[in-house]
Amino acid sequence: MNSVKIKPRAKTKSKAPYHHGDLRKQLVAAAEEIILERGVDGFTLREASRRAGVSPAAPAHHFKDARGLLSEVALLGFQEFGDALIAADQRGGKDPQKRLYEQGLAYVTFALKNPARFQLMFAHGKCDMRYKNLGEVAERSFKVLESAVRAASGLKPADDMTEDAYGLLMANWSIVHGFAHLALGGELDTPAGGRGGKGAILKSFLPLTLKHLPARR
Amino acid sequence: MNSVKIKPRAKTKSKAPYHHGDLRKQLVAAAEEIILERGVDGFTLREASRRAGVSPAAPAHHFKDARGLLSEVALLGFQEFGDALIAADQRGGKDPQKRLYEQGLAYVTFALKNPARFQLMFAHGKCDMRYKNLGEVAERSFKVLESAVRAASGLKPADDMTEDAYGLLMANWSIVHGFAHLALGGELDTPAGGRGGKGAILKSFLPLTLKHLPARR
DNA sequence: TGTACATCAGTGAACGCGCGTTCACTGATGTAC
DNA sequence: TGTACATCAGTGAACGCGCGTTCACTGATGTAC
Repeated sequence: MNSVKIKPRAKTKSKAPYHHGDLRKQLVAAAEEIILERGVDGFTLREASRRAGVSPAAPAHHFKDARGLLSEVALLGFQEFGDALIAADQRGGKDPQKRLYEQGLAYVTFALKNPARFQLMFAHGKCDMRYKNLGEVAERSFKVLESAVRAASGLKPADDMTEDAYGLLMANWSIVHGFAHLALGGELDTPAGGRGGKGAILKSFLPLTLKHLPARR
Repeated sequence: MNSVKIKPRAKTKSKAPYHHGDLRKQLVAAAEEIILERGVDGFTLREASRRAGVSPAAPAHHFKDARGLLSEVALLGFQEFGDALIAADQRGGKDPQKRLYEQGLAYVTFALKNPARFQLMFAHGKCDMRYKNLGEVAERSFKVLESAVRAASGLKPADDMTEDAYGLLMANWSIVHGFAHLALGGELDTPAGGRGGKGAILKSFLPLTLKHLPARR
């Protein structure tokens, strides 16, 4: 690969300290890389260590175990995901329809731009929901959707959800979640979008689909 | 477990022939059981052998390898799935809207009643699409949806798909696929449907959601 | 109806593999005085 | 500014595990004559 003689384990920085100095972050990055290439179940702690250029025992100083590392990845994912949804929701202004549309756009965009994180976030049993504040942070994303649906259904914050509001909530969630899954699974590549990849899907197929985002009946 | 003395490996039938006689079917059943309990990636050929009461080498006489067994499960799944979609489509009669609704109902119902198969059918890289006629059979299911969407968009069988028709296709597919995924992942259990399980989801949440099935704009 | 023999469908031991985690260790860093 | 020492963040060898698959084998079945 690299035939030039350089100090061993010299990464982006030219210094090659004995102490890695950045291992925690690199393990997280490696985990995402692996999940992307091999799927959530293709992840192994040893492979992550290998990619970080470190012995298999090293991660133990940063994460309790393999599950801990995955939980950290999911936590970062949900933080960014929630932030993106909140920003999108605000872009929607006062129009509930617009809020839902912007959220849908953000939902799928996040999934296609962070496929590894997204896959992990919705994979069951792979993370420890009691890791740090993972549970709360995950819940936060859901609340953003619920809030816009309440507005779209004319409900006040204190009101109970109505059956109609639930229907709208599930329909909106289902459509964006389903689209994300189908797109990530390559299911949308065949019909006409073979060229262009994920970019084409985001730019052309997604808007065509979100045109049909459920509105109140 | 079973302290009564019975002939070893006596299964449902009282006879205990040396030759299993039903191993192929039992391996398929065991595979579905395992996937259901542990997820697609929790499947192992050894565990399937164990559950069928047979040595780890026995399956080789019926399936080329582990992938072969999974492919068979997926094939059976897609056959039943396609049949269900076609029957639903016909129940819809001449009304394209009704056809899409019935298909959606059938899609999710299949997923919740055959969670293991469904998970496997849409898991990537787990099956060999060249196994028997798996590819064609899978394609058949897709065609049923496309056909109803064409009708809903006023297209003749020979016409090219329009952008609008693609939007409708993807939106319909996304919403039922997303609902199925969320329901199977337990994501719809928390809000209000904790009690009743999958049955309640099918009876109460699904119709509320399918009310919002995308129609032509 | 009997018999020889091919074929089918099992057994169980063995292989090599990669995994997560543990262990005693050690080099580098940071801190108290 | 130096020095003693605790702590941190690595190493690398080893553990036991379950896996898929292969192997030579054998018991049961089916078929030809």
